[in-house]
Amino acid sequence: MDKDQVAAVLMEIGTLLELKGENPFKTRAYANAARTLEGLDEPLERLLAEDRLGALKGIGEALQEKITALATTGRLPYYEELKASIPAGLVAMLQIPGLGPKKVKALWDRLSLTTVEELEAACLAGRVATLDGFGDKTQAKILEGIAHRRQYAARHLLSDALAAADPILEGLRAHPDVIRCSSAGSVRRFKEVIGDLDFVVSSKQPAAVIDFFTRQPGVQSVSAQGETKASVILAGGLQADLRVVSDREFPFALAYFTGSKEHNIVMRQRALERSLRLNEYGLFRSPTETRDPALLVPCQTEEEIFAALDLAPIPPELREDKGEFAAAERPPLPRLLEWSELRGSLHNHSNWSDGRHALEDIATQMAALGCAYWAITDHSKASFQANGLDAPRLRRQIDEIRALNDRLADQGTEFRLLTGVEVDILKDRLDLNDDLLAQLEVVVASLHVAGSDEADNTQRLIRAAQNPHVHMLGHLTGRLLLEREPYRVNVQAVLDACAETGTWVELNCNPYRFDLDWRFWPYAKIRGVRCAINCDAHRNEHAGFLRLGAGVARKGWLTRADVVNTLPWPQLRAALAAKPNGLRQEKASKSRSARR
DNA sequence: GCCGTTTTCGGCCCGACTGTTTTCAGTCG
Repeated sequence: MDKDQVAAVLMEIGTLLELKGENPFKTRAYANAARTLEGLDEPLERLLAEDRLGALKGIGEALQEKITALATTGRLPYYEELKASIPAGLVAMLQIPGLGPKKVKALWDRLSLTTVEELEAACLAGRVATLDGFGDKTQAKILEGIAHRRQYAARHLLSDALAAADPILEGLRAHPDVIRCSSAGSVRRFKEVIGDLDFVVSSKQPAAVIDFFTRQPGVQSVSAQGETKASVILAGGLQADLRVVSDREFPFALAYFTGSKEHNIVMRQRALERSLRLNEYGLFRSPTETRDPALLVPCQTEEEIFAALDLAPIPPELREDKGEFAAAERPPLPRLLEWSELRGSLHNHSNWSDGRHALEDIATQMAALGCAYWAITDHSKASFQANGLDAPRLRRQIDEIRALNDRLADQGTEFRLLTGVEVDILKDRLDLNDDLLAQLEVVVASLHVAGSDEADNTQRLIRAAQNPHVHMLGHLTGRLLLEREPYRVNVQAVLDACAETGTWVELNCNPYRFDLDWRFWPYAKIRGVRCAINCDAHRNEHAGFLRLGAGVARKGWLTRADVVNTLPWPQLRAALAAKPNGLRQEKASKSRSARR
């Protein structure tokens, strides 16, 4: 086993021990050791060979033995026995919000519940609410959590969908009988959560293409296979639909299957207003149902379809019937952001808190990727679970980053790491003092523990925006797609406060977040609130999230000018410096006018 | 389970929220 696999086993042991009611410090020791292994910047094998495992902080005699056994033999009897002694369903119960190890153990001990299904039945029978420490609200919350999980089971993250779609598209593109092909549907529109994959292909040999599609690697089952379309279920439960049309029909089918439904309704309506009929087979000079080629308005591309309906080309991301028609009637449409215009990310973590990589590794990697800068914004101390930094550690980190930047400059590298922090927004203050925040190049303020009161949550975010040293608010609503609903927040009120204070708002491009949601960005843009597209990277691989974030930003109508991390460093530096200076000047002028 | 110029036992452990309580346990990030 490599270090990641060993770490996963140690993490699971920690969870299982929690379910057994073990000493919390013991269970934490396993979690700590797992994190230490994950953060290693050399192979576990070498560490073992040189007998240096015990030198790692948090790994004593017992853990050394267990790690060695796992690394060398791939097995650990202690783990296997532990796993066998606890029903697997209990671990699944832990996924339900509000249920932790203590409550799950109580359900197991006192009601003998071992699966989510049994738990649901017990809740419906009212048996859970009768237990000490449980009540009606807890019981209702458990039922809600179970229903949520079920509802989400058929939905997938955009990132997973893209990862599944890319190889399929490549295969189709390379097929000799395929003339043109594209993904369609919500993936092409860059929706954050999708139901299934759609592909449109043009070909003179539909049967051959459909046969190829249903036999590709990764197909688990074929749910439909006809002369023009096929549906398959991929590993992971994702459904993929293929539609094969003639090349003449291709642009119409592509537009039709890209949608959205709402967008298509308006398109068809526009056709009718011009005595035309639009469907997936073409645009016809007849207001009644037809597929007659003699009546076809020939279009080689989607652009030509839009033109035939007196519209500028509408990028797929905007096809939601949320203002794209009004804009396309009065061209030009805004030139949307391109991901290659991003020059770095302003919210990222290192192994000083809960990130994986060391500062130097991050700098090397991001410079190699062609970034101009990369901010290190580790957690602050209140995020204890993430090994958040207190003031002395943060000061040390600032010194290290400065020294590292000096070395990079000596080597003639233009790239630089930026000093920063992701400071927790606590109930009535920020987790670090202003004088320390003032020393940082990038300050991201994030709410990690919100309450149930919307006004209170909103006020906390507004106060954070009003702090002269806070450059931007991180993942504003705290949602985790398919896992957790957003905090109750009046987003417009927070955006208004950001507009007034010159505070930026993050578009967190972790595929579980995409927060702030694309639906809010047009309002932010009208108010003049600028966007920072941030990876919130915890590993170097997460740099790839920038590409996803750019797609979501396009969906929010954002252009290069709306996004601060398209700026070269000198301009970004000036923009970062502008906030505290601007607010200080405003304060000074206010107090002057107050004196008058 | 780890750690130790408090050295072999006792401490390790932020801050906030919810719900079940009537002073706090459990959960979460």
